[in-house]
Amino acid sequence: MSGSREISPLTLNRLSVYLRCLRDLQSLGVDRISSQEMADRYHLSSAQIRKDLAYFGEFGVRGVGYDVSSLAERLHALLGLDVEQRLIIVGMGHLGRALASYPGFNDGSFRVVAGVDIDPKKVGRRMGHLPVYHRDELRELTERTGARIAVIAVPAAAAQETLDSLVAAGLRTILNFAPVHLRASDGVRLKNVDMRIHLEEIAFHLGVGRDDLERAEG
Amino acid sequence: MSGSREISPLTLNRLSVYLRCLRDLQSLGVDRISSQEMADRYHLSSAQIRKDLAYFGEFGVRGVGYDVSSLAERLHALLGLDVEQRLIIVGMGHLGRALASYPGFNDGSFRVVAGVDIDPKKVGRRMGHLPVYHRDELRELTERTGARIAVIAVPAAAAQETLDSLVAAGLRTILNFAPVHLRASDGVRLKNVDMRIHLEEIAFHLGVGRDDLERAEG
DNA sequence: TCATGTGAAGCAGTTCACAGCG
DNA sequence: CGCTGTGAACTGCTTCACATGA
Repeated sequence: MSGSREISPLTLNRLSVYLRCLRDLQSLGVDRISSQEMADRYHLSSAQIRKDLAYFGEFGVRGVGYDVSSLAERLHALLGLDVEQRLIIVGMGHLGRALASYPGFNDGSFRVVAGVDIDPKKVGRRMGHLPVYHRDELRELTERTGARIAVIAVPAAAAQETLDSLVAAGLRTILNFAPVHLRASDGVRLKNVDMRIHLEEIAFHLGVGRDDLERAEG
Repeated sequence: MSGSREISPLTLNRLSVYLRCLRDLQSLGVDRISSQEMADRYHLSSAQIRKDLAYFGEFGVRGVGYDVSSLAERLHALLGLDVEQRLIIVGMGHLGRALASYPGFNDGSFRVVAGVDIDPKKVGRRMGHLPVYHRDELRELTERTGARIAVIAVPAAAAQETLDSLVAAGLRTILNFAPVHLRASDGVRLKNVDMRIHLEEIAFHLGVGRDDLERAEG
């Protein structure tokens, strides 16, 4: 069993969380930790930590716990973070520029190597150290930089044609921040990031208990 | 049973999705639809649509389906979207400005009414029609505008003190876009939005199958 | 008849509790 | 002894399949 069973996105995201906790522990100088103490510190579940980790191999030592640094390195590699992935961001408005300088997008595992836009006032310039190219240069840019991930940060109306250009340029792993739900064709891994839904989720509770909603069940 | 059982975030998010589908159907001129056809069009599950909707009351007509407009209005009200919620965005960098002009944050149900920063070059000005105030004015600003939701869009290092100021100013519903996991005190509804985790999730699959990872189980 | 609304079944993800090992 | 790794129990979400009712 070479770890080939399908891994759930929930587990995957928890592994990312564990890695961040371990990095924090490293910065605090902690070099050994039990699942219980980790759960207490970061409000997680100790049983779940053990199950998640054990799924990929025996990382811990019975009676002792986990070695912080070596577990961090294992997770780092497991998540594919030991190979730097280069990103291209399409759309150099505020959102594109925010993502271009977002720490998590430029940290050794990921690096934004180019911006793309169609506005002649932006193309050919540098925006916060990031060179900006025209969308027509995407294929050449992808090949030259070795980027394998693209981020869509254009207005909703331009998102579909942007996706088409990206796929045509050979990019197959795409994160869409435009406020429209795009559908991926076969062989393309696309994730739609919807920032509005977070707002609806927290705002919902502001309205719970309003009298005029109680009739909804009638 | 006045809809007072706890509703899961998953169901809540699906209701948002249904509402968008219905809005799309309205724009297409469709005025009646079955759960089956809706599932086919938008790649959802018909049984789940019926279950989710039936949980809040009998919205449909047996043998016929759902009335698009009236269902849309019901969901709109159920999600609390019929009362406009005013937002304050703290941090007027690219991210803050991107969110200030994000369509989903300014659409009749939500409206960004003010920006907040501590940079004297930004305070007192308008950035894309949005007036910018100093953090010290938060309490007065909150009371005057009636805003009940705040969005944190400051650098990670400033996020905790920003959260403290917001709570001190009486804001209890907060969306955090800073790349750090904040913990809410009692009575504060806080949601951390982590953009990096989406990147890790799609990038993980680029690394699956790499030879040097196969040993992880050993 | 046709599509909803809904118990029952099925499945996935989480927690429990302890055997096993350092 | 202490803590991991793990089967078993449990919880909650999704899907099935059909009785119900327009």
